[in-house]
Formats: sequence, structure tokens, C-alpha cells
Amino acid sequence: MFATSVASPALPEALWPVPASTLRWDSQEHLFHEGDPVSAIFTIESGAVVIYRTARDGCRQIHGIRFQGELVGIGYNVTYGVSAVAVRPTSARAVSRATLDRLLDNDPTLARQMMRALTSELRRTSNLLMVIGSRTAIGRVAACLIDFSNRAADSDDTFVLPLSRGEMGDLLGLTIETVSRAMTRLKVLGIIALRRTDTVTIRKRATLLALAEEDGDGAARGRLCACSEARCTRYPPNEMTTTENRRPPVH
Amino acid sequence: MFATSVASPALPEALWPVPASTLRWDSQEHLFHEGDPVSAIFTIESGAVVIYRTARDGCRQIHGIRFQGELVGIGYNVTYGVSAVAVRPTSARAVSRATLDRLLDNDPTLARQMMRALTSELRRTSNLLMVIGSRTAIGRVAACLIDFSNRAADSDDTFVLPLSRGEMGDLLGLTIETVSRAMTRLKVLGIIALRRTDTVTIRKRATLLALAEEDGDGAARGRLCACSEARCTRYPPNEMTTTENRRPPVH
DNA sequence: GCGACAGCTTGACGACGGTCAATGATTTAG
DNA sequence: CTAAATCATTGACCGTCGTCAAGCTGTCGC
Repeated sequence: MFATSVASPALPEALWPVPASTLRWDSQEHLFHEGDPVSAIFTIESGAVVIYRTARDGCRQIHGIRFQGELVGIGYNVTYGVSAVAVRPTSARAVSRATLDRLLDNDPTLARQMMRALTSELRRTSNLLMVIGSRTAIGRVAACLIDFSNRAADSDDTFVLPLSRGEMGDLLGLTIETVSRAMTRLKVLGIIALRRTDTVTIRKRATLLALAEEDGDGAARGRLCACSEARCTRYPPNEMTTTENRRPPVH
Repeated sequence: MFATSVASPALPEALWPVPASTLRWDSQEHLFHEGDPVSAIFTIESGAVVIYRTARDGCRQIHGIRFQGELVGIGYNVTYGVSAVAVRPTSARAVSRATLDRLLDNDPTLARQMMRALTSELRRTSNLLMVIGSRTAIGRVAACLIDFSNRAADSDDTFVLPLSRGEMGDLLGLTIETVSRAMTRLKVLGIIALRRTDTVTIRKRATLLALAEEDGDGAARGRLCACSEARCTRYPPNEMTTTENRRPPVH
């Protein structure tokens, strides 16, 4: 859900031949905190990093998770706009802000790559916003699973969840319990299989996709309770002819 | 809520002395649609533009509104990642993508400005995500009003709503009715005053701010029903000592 | 093996907000 | 001024999901 084919990929390592040092973090260690002065930007070599922000009242909103080959901390600002924490042992190459700034002066190509990377970051946040803004719990979880499965390097339909239930909740704007119930429901419906609570096998990808996109194609409708005919009708889907995202607002 | 002091401002017009033509749109006319090839980026001279995306099922998620001096369409990609529609008669200067690309080759400063603008765009989307991900209806509406009041050029506490109830709903992930109820509640509580349904006066800014940030400082709590003591406890606020956004995740 | 602990699951309950429907307010056309 | 259209408001109803509180499962140390 959060990565898309439209968005540009992260900078390939081959195109990133700049002075960099490799750093390591244990699980739960922070790469940086929101508000810290920007010291460097990072390319993950191995592991996984969660990007998040914390509201005043302590609510945490995870913005996404980044894996090998992806960039972390690329906001071009004085301070980091998000926090970044490793969720498993992680190594990453750090390019200092000073180095980056120096290179940017002489390399328009690098600037373009940074712009593309920022655009990609924006796209992912936008995608998450779409999911949280209009999907119900099971739709959000479905979208999350689809995303993980697309990004996992494992065999196509089985992968290990990189996030705990609580972290998935913080990502999707749900509670632990609601995430758990959604997972259980997906399991009971035979859409996924679970082993050890963190190993997922997608059994009915089409159905899962439908849930993630709330296509409402009869079958198991998006609701956790699966008993309502209602769907998101903030804008009724009376113009679903266009295959691509192209739909003027009702006025 | 969506603009922040942390984020960099849009490019000042003075720093944008590039070949540009001024275009005009009536209310409800599109500047561009998501998926269109990027032809230009725009600096609004007057009017207001809504940025949005439409989900497959027809749900519209407004990402934000842009006013005079702000940029629209700055994603650095082949196609636009969002749609943009004028919500009142609007004029904007268009810098073609070709021109931009030519200038980027020779002007590292411009590249930096673009990166800052993209970072600002990212920040706004992130802020909206924070609001939608964890605030209840009245908190979302409160945050929206605070944002409008901060950005309005009018007298400090009175401003004209640039969005209809329905558009506010599409922005905040709520229905028209819920937005309306929240506005009414804010009015009944004496926190705002309404004239002609689109002219708002903020009477108790501190309270409105508290609602927007769910500080839960006694007084009128965030709920529409105002009878529950419960608050967002996805991550209990047991560490609210830090004044700024700095809070390690619970592990 | 056992106990302790963390994370996950499941149930009960109720509030929030979506849905449907009717009414009211404002604007525009004639 | 009246009619029509659009938008906003208000009410009734109920599904979803947050909350609270058990119980369950798997892991770790010993």
C-alpha cells in the first residue's frame, strides 16, 4: 500500500558512490529522533527501520518501515522531521549532511535523485493517508499485509511480519486488539494462514486485495463483522468506469 | 495543523524569477489530474487550490489546500501524484517542467529550494496523517480550524472557511454530518462563533488548541458526546514531561 | 521440567461516528 | 416574490472499534 509502482525507487546503491560510513544498531535503538539536527542520511544495508512521529499526548503514528536498499532521513531540513528506530539489528551507510551538501553543488543528477526520493517518500505517506482516511480496520490490515508481501524478499506468498501487532496498530491507526481481531478474521475466512503469529501465508490474494481496496465485490465484505451492506460512501462509487485514478470531485 | 513552523516555507516569489506564464481557472476547474504527465509546476497568485486523491471505490481524500504564494504540483516525477482543483477563481504562474529541468542543471540553489518545498509538502501530509490517525472527530475539526486560522490573512480570530462541510469531511476522513455536528458542538460550547455557516470566529483559542492536540486538560474533553473520560491510549501519555516531540517508543 | 514474562487472543460493553431521512437556510433563476 | 437547487443541520438508529479485563501462547532462564 505504501510503496507504489508510480513512485520512483530509492537511490540504487550503484548511483550512490559517495563517502559513507557503515553504522550498526540493535533492535529498538534509534538512528535519530524527530527534532534532532540532521547529521546524515542513511541507506539501509540490512535490517529494518521504523519511521514514526509521536503526538503530544503520546500517541505514536508510524509512517512506514524501511528495508534493505531504502533511504532513511532524507527530509531536506535543519532537523529531522520524524524519528527512526531499528526494529531488528540493522546496518546502514551514513552520508553526512555536509558531504551531501557539498556533492549537491556539483552534481545536478544527485539533486534529481534526492528529489525523486523525496517524492517517493511523499507518495508513501500519501498512500498511508488514503488507507487510514477511508478504510475500515480489516481493510487497513489487508492493505498492510499486501504491502509487506510485495516488499518481502521471501517466497511470494509467505513472509514474516516485520511488525508486532502493536506496531501495526500504530501504523494503521488501530489498537492492538483490533489488529488482532482483523488478523484472526482473515485467518478464519481462509484468506491468510498464520504460524507463530508472525509468519503469514496469503491464501487468497485476490480477496485480500479486494479488502485492501474495498472493491466490495460481493464475497467477504470489508467489515470485521461482515454483516453490513454499507460501504464507504463519502463519495459514492457511481463512476467506477475509469480504470485509473481519475475522478473529478462532486460539486 | 498541516503547516508547521518546522517546515520550510514555499519558495518566495522573489527567488522564483524564471520564465512563467500566468494561467486562470474558475472554481471547480482542475489544474491537473493524478496520472497526467507533469507539464508544469504552479505558484498560486490568488485563489485557492485543493490537492486530493481518489481511491478506487470513489472515496476522495483531500491532502490539503494551497493559497497564495504556495506551490502546487511539485512532485518530481513523470506524472502528477495528486489531482489539483481550484475551489475558487484562481490564478497561478506556471513553470513548465522543461524549463524547470533546464534550470536545475545550472542552479544548485534551485534544486535545494525544490527539495525544501518537497520536504514541506511531506511535512504537511505527515501532519494530516497524525491528525487523522489518532484524533476523534471534534479534534480533527478543531485542528482544521486552527490551521485555517493560522493561514488566513484575515483578522486574527475571524476567517472565512475555504472549504465546504463536505470538503472538510474529505480532508479529515469524516462525513458531512459528523463535520457539521462537530462544528455545532464547538459553537454550542462557545469555542467558536459561526455566521452564515462559513465565517468562523475563534472565541476560545486555547480550548480549541487543546482539542486539536487532545491535551485533555480537564475542561471540555474532545469527545462529541463529552461524557467519556477515555482518551487516546494507544500509547498512554505517561511521559509527557518532554516539551518537544521527543519520545522513544515503548518496547 | 518449571516459572516468569511478553506478546497475542478473545470476550463484554459502550461510545463514536456512519447511514438514512427529514427539515432548515441560502442562493440563483425566473 | 416564488420555485428550485444546493448546502447545512438535526434526529434516530446501529455497526465498528476502543476500552477494560480476562485467558492463552511462546520464549527465556534456570
